[in-house]
Amino acid sequence: MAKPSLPQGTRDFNAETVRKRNFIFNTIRSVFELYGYQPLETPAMENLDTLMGKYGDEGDKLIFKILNNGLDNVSKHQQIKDDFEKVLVGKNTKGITERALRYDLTIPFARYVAMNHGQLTFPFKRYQIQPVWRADRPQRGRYREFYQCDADVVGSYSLINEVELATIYATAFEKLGVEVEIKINSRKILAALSELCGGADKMIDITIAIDKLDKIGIEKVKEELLQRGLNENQISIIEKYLSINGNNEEKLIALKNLVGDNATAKKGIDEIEFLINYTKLKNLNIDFTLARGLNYYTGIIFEVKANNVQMGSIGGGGRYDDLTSTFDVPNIPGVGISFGVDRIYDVMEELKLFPVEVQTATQVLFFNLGEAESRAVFDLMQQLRAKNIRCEMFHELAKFDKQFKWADKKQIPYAIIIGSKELEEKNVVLKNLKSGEQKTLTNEQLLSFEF
RNA sequence: GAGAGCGUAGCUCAGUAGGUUAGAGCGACAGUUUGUGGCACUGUAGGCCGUGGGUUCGAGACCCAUCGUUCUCCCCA
Repeated sequence: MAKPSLPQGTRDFNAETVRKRNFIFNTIRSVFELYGYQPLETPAMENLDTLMGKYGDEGDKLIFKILNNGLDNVSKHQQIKDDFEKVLVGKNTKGITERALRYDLTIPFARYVAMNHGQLTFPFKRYQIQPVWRADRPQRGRYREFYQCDADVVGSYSLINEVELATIYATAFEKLGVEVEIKINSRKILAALSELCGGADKMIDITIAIDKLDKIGIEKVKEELLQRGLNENQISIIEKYLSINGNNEEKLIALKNLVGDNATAKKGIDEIEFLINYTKLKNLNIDFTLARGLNYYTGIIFEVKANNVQMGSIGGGGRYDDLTSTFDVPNIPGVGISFGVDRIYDVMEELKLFPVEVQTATQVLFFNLGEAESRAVFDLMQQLRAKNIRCEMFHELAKFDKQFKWADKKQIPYAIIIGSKELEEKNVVLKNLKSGEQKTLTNEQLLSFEF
C-alpha cells in the first residue's frame, strides 16, 4: 500500500479546527433561525440532469460527475463503448454517468421546491448548511469540498426579503467579529445597460467584462468589450457607467442621469433605493461593477467581501424570479444568500478572530495513582459528569511528571489528585494548572466547585 | 483549461561549486525525578533526499519524464 493521501482539494479537520468551524456554523444557524428560516438537507448527489446547464458553461465543467456502476458488465460492453464515444464528443452521457455531486445548495433547493410545491406553505423560507463539491483547481481560499450556508425564500416578490437577507448578512458577520462590506447591484440595471449597448443578448458578455474592472483596469475592459463585438459608442456608455463613484446617493444620481429613462433600469434603481433606505446598514454599498456569474439571477444581487484581508468573496446571493421553471414549475420567485464557511474560517484565522473559549475541551484531569484510587476517581467523575463537568482520568498508572505533562499538552485547566492519603481522608487535591495554585477539598466541596 | 514555484526526519528547514558516513531546530520517547507539570541537562529512535530514467568516475544537487503540492490566470464561496 502506498502512502495514504487525500483527494486534491479536500482536508481533514482536527479537534481545534472542528470547534472553530462549529462556532461559525452555530453562529450563522442561530441567525437564520432568528429570522424564521427552517432547516433543509438534500442528498450529496443529484441526478446529473438536475445540475447541468444551471451554472453556465464554466460551471458545468466544474461539476463532479459520478461514474455509473456496472460498466464492467460483459453483456453491455458494446452499449457502453458506444456511450463512451458520445462522452468523448461531449454528448449524451447517461450510459456512463447519470449522477453528480452537489455543486451548490440553490439548485437542489429549487429542485426540492419544484417537487414539493403542492405541499409547501408559501412563502417558504429554508436554510441549508451542507458541503458542496467543485472540480476546480485548488488554490488560496479555494477548495474542492467546502461548506455553504444558504438561506432562501421562495414564493414572494416582496423586497422585504432582500432587506431581511441583507440584515442577516450584517448580523451574522457582526456576531462572528468579521468586518465586511456588503456589495449590491441589480441585474435589472445590468440588463438595461445591455439594452442600451447592443441588445439584451450581449448582457453576459458585458457583465463578464465589467466584473473584471478592479482586476484588469478600465483599458483592458474596453479592449475585451471591443473583442466581444461592441462598438465605440456602446463602450463609451459602459465606460461612463463604470466611472460612477461616490457614496450610495451620489452613485444613484449619476446612474439616473445615465440610464434613468430606461424602464428596466428605473425598476432596478427603485429596488436598490428601497433596500438601502429600509435597512440603513452602514456597510451596504452599491457596486455597479458587481455582476456575479450565475445566470439565474434577475434582480438585486449581493456579494460580501471581508475588510483588511486578501480573499475572494465570502458570501453571495441574489434574486431569481424564475428558478423553478427549469423544473417545469413556473412562477415561483425567490431570493437567497450564501455564506462560504471555509473562506470565513480562513479570514478569521488570519485576523485571529476566534474567541479563546471556543477551544475548551476537557476541564478536569484526574490522576491515576493506583487501583483503589482509580475506582474512587471513577465514582467521583460520574458525579461530576452528571453535573456537566467534562472530565477524564489518566489512562494508566504513571509518574506525576507524565500525568502533568499530558494535561499540559491537552490544555486541561484543572488536575485532581487522589492518592492513598486523600482516599483515606475522603478528600481531593485540586490544582489549577495555569496558576499553579492547589487546595484540598472534601468530596462534597468538589461536587459544588465552579470550574 | 493555461502558466509559475516547491518536494530532504513526524513538523519547519539547511545542505555551499556535483565529492567520503545527509544535518539543525522543534516535536516524540527514555532518564536525571515513584506525591507535584511547564524550565534545564543527558541520551534514544526516526531518512529508498517524492518516483522513474538520463548525464557523470561520482547526483540530495544537473537534464528529462512522472506524481504530489502550493500559488497565479479563467471562474468562483
